[in-house]
Amino acid sequence: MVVLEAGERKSINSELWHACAGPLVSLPPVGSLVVYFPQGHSEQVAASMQKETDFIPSYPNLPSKLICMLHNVTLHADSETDEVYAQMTLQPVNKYDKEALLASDIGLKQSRQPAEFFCKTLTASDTSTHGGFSVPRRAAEKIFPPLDFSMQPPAQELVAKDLHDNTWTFRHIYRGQPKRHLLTTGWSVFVSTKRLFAGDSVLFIRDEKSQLLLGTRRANRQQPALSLSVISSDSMHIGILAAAAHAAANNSPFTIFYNPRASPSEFVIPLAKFNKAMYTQVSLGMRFRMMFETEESGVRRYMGTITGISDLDPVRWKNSQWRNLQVGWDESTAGERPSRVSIWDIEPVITPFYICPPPFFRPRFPKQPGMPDDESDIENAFKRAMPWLGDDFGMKDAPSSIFPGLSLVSSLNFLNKNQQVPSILVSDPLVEPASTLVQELQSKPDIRIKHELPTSKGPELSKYKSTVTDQLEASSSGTSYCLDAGTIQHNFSLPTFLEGDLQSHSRNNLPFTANIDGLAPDTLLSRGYDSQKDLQNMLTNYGGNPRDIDAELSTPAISSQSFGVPNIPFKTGCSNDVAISDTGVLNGGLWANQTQRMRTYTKALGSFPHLTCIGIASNLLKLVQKRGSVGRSIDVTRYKGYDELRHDLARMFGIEGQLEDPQSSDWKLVYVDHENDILLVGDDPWEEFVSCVQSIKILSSGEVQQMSLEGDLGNVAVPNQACSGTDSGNAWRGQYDDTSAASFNR
Amino acid sequence: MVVLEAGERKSINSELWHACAGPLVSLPPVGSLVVYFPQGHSEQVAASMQKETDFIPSYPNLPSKLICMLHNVTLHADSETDEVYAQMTLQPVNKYDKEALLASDIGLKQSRQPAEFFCKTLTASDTSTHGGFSVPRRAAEKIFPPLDFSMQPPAQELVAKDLHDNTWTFRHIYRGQPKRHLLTTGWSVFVSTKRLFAGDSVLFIRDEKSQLLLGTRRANRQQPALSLSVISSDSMHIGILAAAAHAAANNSPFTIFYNPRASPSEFVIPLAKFNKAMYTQVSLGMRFRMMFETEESGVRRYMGTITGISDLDPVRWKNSQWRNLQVGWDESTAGERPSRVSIWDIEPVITPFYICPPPFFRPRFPKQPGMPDDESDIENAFKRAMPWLGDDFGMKDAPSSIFPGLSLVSSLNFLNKNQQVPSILVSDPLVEPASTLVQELQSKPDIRIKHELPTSKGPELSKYKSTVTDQLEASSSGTSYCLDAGTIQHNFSLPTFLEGDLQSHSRNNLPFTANIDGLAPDTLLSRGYDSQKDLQNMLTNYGGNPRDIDAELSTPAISSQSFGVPNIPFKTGCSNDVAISDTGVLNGGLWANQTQRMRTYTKALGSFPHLTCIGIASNLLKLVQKRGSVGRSIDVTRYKGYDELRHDLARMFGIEGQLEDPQSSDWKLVYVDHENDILLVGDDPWEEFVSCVQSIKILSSGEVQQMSLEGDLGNVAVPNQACSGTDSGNAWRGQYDDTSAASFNR
DNA sequence: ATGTGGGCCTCAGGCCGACAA
DNA sequence: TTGTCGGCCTGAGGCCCACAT
Repeated sequence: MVVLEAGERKSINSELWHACAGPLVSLPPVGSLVVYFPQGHSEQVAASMQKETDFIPSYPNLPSKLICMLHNVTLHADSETDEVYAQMTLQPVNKYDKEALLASDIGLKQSRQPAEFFCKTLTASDTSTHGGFSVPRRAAEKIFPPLDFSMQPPAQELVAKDLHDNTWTFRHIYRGQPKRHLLTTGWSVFVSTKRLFAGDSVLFIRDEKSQLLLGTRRANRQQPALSLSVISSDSMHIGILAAAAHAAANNSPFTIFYNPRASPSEFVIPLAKFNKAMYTQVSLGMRFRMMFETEESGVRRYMGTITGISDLDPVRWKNSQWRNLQVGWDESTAGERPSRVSIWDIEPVITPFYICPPPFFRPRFPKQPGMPDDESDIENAFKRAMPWLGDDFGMKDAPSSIFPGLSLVSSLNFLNKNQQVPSILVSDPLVEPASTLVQELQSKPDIRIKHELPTSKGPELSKYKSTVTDQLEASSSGTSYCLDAGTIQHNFSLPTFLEGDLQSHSRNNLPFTANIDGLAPDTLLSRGYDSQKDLQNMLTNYGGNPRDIDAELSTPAISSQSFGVPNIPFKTGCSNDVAISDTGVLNGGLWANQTQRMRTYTKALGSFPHLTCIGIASNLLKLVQKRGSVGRSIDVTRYKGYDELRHDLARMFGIEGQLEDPQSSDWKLVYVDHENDILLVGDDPWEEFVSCVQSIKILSSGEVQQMSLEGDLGNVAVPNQACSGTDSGNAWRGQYDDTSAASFNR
Repeated sequence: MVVLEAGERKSINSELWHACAGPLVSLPPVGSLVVYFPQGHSEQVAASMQKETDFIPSYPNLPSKLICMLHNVTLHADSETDEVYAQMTLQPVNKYDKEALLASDIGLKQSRQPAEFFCKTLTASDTSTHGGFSVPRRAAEKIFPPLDFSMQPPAQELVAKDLHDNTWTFRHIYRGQPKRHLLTTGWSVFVSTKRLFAGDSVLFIRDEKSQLLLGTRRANRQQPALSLSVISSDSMHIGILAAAAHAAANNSPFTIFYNPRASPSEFVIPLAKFNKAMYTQVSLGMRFRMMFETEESGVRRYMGTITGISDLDPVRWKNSQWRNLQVGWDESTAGERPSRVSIWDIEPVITPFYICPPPFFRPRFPKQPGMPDDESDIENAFKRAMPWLGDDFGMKDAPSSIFPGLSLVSSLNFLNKNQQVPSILVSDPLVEPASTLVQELQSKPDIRIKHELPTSKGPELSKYKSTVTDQLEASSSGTSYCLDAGTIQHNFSLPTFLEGDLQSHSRNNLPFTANIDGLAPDTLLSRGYDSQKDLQNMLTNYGGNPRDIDAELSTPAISSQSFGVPNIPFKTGCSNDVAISDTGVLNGGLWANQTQRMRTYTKALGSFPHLTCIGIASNLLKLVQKRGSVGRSIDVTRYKGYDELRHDLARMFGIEGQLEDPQSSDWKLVYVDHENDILLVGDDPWEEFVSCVQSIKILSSGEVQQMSLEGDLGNVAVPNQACSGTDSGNAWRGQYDDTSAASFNR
């Protein structure tokens, strides 16, 4: 048993623990926040900051979400099965503790999977009583001490410790024809004691002291559902709820047990991840990726499509986002993958259609009297999508050259107009809370679009305006709006829907695919900042057939049904779907062949709201940011190591000579990894860094200190209740409004 | 897995289940009520009928007791360990459902331990891989099919089924020098598969179809505390509470898992047992017996003394009766026995002092002015004990010949006076609710003692009267009252207390022991009905030294402090302590040497309140009752079998020829067993009947039907919050008042 | 009557290379 | 490179009785 106190993350065998837990395990760092959901149940735990509005039916004291501070973690392993689990003491967050929370949300780096280990899934021969264990050659050479090949045969005794510090001894011999590494004596005892069967896995780890650690990982054979000898699962479940509710009500800590292999990534969710997910606009037909563990203890992403959005249990847990997405998988191995996921499980894959509303907003049903049509539709729709741009963004005087036939403003104009103002990009993948933006908007007379939307279009538009502004206030989304596909097409089957949409395209004779297809990147390049090189990076990294877009046409799920009906609510959270930026505008064409592999993020230029910058970053293109400079996208895989990276970054940001030395006191490089931890660049092996870096910041030493104190890394997100129809988003705004302006102006 | 629907109690292997669960297991019959406490925790579940007043601190929705109807029972056995447990669906009882409850409380007979079985604790040799299983000779001859001894050696194949219907095959051989029964082939597989170790037990059962059943029972080696892989025990516990509270609040059923071996008799308590326990007046120094399971799967009673009464957890579970009794054990093996028990775990051993108030009511402290003394004390005290008798019961004209020096009425006179009135005794061990009695009193002008208690004794008595009547109304006790010793002597250590009491006896020069001692049974016998023979029964069955009473002097814990102070509340629940009846009055002397083995019950003649009859039954003397006749006590062990019993009963009740034939339509014999189940006499083997019969009723067929429909067996008890000081007893009155008259007059 | 231990047999367990995927 | 098989050996498992309690 390993007890980690707050702040302590490194401990005996925690490496082994993490190895056994698997590559997808991400224990939230101590001091961070977690949103916690019970395992294996359709229900979700409760106690949001707005818990007064978000109750679980029939459990009046149980809120639907619980945001907690993680006090300490105790790592356990089942004495019989070696099943790993973490005991976590959680402190529900008082709504008034927000500042403290933000400050504490800078997690410490957690132990990762050890670099020196191997994991083998046991074969029938490995587990039969008849023989020993066949060690994969590379694994043996990498992990085991080298054999004395002068011996005949070469052999040695291996000693390894498991999670309980039990010592296991094996005879390691290199023999046979052809020669191979085998574990003989001692192996069968291990197998029978641990009750291993073919399909289970063993891990051998060589730690930094060259000691062998030994772990097991069970195959996903259905577990005996817990020993039910005492208490029903219902009671257990209610127990979690009640413990959480009680803790929330009394502001007292409570304890949960988190089994990362039984409930990978679902049970405990780092708040940042949860918040990020709240940005994601889900809709029927949306494409996404999701990570899965491979047999060999690696990870792989699988592509899928959202085929439905519905409550897992409409009666008891209405409007719960817990596994409310029904999904289909691209590959035939999909049987092993879940048919329902939660929004925080997936990585959306973008398609461009959300910024091309007309074909979809065009009604499939007979137009109703008084409804705006065609071009005005488009303009209004786009205004609705980005209302803060107001008239000022030039919709009228700059008909889009990107999408002929669409009255779409060029955001390049917009960007050009403001390029002289210093700005930074808000940290990827977290977006500055919209409430900040809203407050900033309200404080700047020249961009009071909220109150000054044009009314020239007549009463209908005026209605839209009020809808939009209300929604803006209500939802706190600072970036974009989408019609709520979920509420409209809740149970609309994908094929039918797709067909209908394609038909509507044809009916309107919009040369949609062709237009996108025909975009010449060159003609757009000239307006970016140094984006030529970036684009070339991208183009050399990605091939693919532009016609792939055809396959992606199915993606958007916004129904034209909802268009033009003022009281249909707009939903926030299109950040991942709308993408216009210095590099992003170039991607009108790239989207066509990169949608399968790219991921987009919406960025807001934080310093001044009229400098709003919306950016795109692929998974390989990492945003690099420096206060006072415009963010840049780089492909870290193009570099050989840290030196090369530092050199190029120094060149890019004009600070040659001040960045190359890691010890330099002028600037520090920090990065955000895939778990939203903020880490110093250079600490990790280069390969590991490349594999997990999400974005890089160039900070002054002062900024680093400030960051540590205040957590000002943009780890504040705008929630999005997405398409499942909850209405709890409003309360978040209040949460952030009170302090966001202050933190914004820091 | 065996699922028993409501009403179904007999099912495949339920016999085996009960055998494995052990002799102390008593699953409440379907349709009965249970009070349910969580296992292994200091806390208790909640939701009494008066739940509005009895909240668990900090869980405002959780009441402290939950009275439920048991809907159905599913018998389980752990697939790995064969650990048996029952899954029970409980329906909390709506306070207005009382009638339904009473009607449903007639349980069906549950499966008992099979008669034909043996249980052996495994030795080291039995479990070693080296050899087989040595079968005890008698066990083999009793359970296994007979061997063909013409074979050399005699051997056969045994096939037995376990709880999961798995079949196990063993070679049964009779060999060795000396010859013995052995299980060889197949045994070691069984041992290793079931993971049995020395100290565990195996059971072989031969069912009625002569099929072999095979069960295991684990030694009490500490279990791995549940697999904690998911959830903390805190959460689980709270889960039970919350599930129960939620169910109570919503009047919805919930499920519990009851492991009878992990929590014998504590976890689920049949309501009748609980109610009966509520009658028990506990006090420091009180002697009791408690049943424990023996190694060989039998039961044994151990004697103990109550050494303390205190909350197990004074902070969280104040005034909980859950293991609030601290006890000491008579035997040196006490280390294995619990130091804390609950009132329902024990069987009190009676002493006569509660009906002999003077020595104890006589103040140990200086008498206060205005207090009555001596004879008037005694009379008043006795009136207080049985106020409903009023003046009419002849206190004045019949000075007691039983206890010289005490102005105690002879209840024999009382009985004689009313013997012409038909009456029945209320079923043992349950007493007709006093509220019924009170209402009956009110409805009969000639016995309106409640409003017409004599006031001739002056203002003090009048005060007492009001106290008593108030208390009568408030507590619903129909039988007797005791001063609440617990509130006064809560932490009074036994030795000091005992000494003090004995001193007070001497100081007052009351020839107390001697008086009881010197009673001549013969002089009393003449007034009984046929009690001569009964007494002879008793005398021949019980020997012993009359001076044993000295050892029992320590028992009563009523403080003289409280005497004469009208506003000190009387506590109900002396039913087991007060004992006067046609046979009982004879026991003044018998008590002296039978207190260690006898158990007394208070009986009330239900039909007419002025026919109140208080009876004594020892564990061997069973009350036999017949509507229209006075109850009788018999010693069933004196009979050889059912025929003899029926003959004698027919003779006793003057229905010769109408009872001897079990198929007779005139009268039916039913009996109440030690689990309060009501069963037909004759269904069980005679020995089993003898071992578990508590009382017998002679009913007409019509009564049997009526009983089944209405549950009119008096399974309604007067609660006693005993000495732990809760004040929730009053609420029970409300529970019964509203319907008791109706049910009484049925 | 029954728990334990020694004698002795036998086959499951376990080490080996052959072979094939 | 490594999964599985047959060969072959050995000792744990298992049946027996003797002996002791």
